[in-house]
Amino acid sequence: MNIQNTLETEVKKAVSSLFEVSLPTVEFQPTRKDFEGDITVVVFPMLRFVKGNPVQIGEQIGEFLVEAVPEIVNFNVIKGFLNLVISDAYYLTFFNGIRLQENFGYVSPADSEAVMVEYSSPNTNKPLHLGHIRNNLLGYSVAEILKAAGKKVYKTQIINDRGIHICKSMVAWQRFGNGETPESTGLKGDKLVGNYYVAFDKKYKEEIAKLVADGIDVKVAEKQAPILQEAQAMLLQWEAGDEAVVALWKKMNGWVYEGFDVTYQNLGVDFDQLYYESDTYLLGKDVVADGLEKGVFYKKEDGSVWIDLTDEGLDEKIVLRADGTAVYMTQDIGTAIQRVKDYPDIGGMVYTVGNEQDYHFKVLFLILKKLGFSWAEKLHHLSYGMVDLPSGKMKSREGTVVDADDLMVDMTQTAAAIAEELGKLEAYSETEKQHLYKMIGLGALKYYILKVDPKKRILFDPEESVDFQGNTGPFIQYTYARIQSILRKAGSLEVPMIAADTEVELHPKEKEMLKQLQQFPETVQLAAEQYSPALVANYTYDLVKGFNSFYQQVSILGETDTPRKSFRVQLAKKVGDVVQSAFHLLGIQVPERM
RNA sequence: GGUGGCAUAGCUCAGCUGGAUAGAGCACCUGCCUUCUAAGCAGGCGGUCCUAGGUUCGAAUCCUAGUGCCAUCACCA
Repeated sequence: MNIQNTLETEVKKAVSSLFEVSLPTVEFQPTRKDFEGDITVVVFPMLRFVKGNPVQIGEQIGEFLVEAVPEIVNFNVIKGFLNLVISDAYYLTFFNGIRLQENFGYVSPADSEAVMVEYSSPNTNKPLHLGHIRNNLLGYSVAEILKAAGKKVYKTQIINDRGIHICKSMVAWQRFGNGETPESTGLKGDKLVGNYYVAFDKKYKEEIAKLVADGIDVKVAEKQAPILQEAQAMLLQWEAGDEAVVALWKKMNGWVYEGFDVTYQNLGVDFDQLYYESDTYLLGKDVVADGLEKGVFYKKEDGSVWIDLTDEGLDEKIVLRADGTAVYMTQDIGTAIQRVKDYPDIGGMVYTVGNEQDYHFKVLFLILKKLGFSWAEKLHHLSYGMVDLPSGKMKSREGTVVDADDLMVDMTQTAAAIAEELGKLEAYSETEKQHLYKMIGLGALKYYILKVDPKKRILFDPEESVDFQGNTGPFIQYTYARIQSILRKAGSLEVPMIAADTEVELHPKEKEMLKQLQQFPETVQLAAEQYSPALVANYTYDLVKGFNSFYQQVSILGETDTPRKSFRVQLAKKVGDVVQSAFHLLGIQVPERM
């Protein structure tokens, strides 16, 4: 299907018949804009096998190819670069092949093996913030990309719903809450609970200060502060199943979930299955016992269980405490195994977690491999960089966070302000407008975050906000809307939708668009292999930029030749389809007008 | 200190398995709306690809050393 594959064998044939040597590989690259041609064969690497002047070699191969391959109509050689001109008929035939294809670029038959993608995984003591947004967008998008690449995908998260952090909010609410509820205050549940988490910290700091003033050492004071001890006592009661504590825990977590649901819905992400740490935190202990027998782990004198990873260049890592209780690692081992029990078709998993946990996941994956699970070979930590503010790192306890809900509202308002200034949407009703503003605002935000390579850190400046011009989500959405406008007009003009005549000569811009369309399927595959939505984002930008240039130079509906007009309309439609498909992979919607 | 990541235009980022004169956007400056949506197009300005070595026909890309920033190295999660 891909012309490069056929060209590779043809070039090898050419070289073997001309010089009587067989080449292991042929190097191709798209021809640079400043030269004539479409695909370039790099001659230099052949010099190891074929002695001689690269220009002459290139000339000879070029002549041979023009004779032998109907798709190659011309060539030129500059230095060691053999530029091949591919026939317009080839590109037009390609277009006719995809013209009516639904979901071009997606692989339809799902793999028999499934992939579980974990993302979000918040604590239930505070609202989601900008860091979670990056996590959610990445996880969701990678899940969609894997689906498009033919995988079956389960989206999941593990909710950290137990532990000292949630007890802190509970204690504070009991002490200072006066029975406040989301209903009584009108606050989102996660916000309400988050406020008490902050209230706890404030009180805790006061108590420490008081103790220190009484002459107690800071370190000791941090442990002796009454409110902290109260929280710790509550955790023990929770673990013992104390009814009142469990009831409070359920109530407050319920508020948080209601709040999270709103945020997730606004963000446009979802999950197929939820795991709760309160269910899974005891898992993994029996696996540790198993591993002890197999000799993967060993026991120290105090009874704690460890794994020695020094031969892997890592160190020793504890997997079970001396008192027999689980550590984080124990849980993660247990949870992974549980997931495969729940979904036996799982062949691999993706964990979307910040890069500060690189080491943890390296160890986790190694342990699971050593325990001999087949799926352990296909675990991937989708590690991403932090989102920094100009003021530095976000810290929830110090209030230097960008709240997820607030940010989405801000973006929507900015979109509204710009749209109103441009004044293009008078025909729309208020609800339609609001829907559109949200689509554009979120498009800007999502694209802004996803276009950056996941492993790089992002600097987010709320003052400068996110752009709506240039390499941005709205720019791409705008192009889509423009295309839809053309299609509406084409519909009312009754432009026929017929197959393209492969004998016509293409306008350079038309050819450019066809080349770019051809790259979409491989881009999706590459993005799946590399777990990188950024590749999809950057591809879409290039595509749209190319289309805008085409749009500017070539009249679509003004074309007088009907078959040609039909071709251009359908070409525009296909570009629009690909934009929509690509943006779908990023979780971004596209508007009919804007 | 050990380990890992990052470093490209004033700012935010691309640059695929090494290839031709390192590309976009923002900002700044010029043109283009009586013709398919100007959230657009065309052009200009702007570079020690962190530094120094190495590998080779060729290095932003690979290797080594160094510098800077970040993370991590808990019987915390």
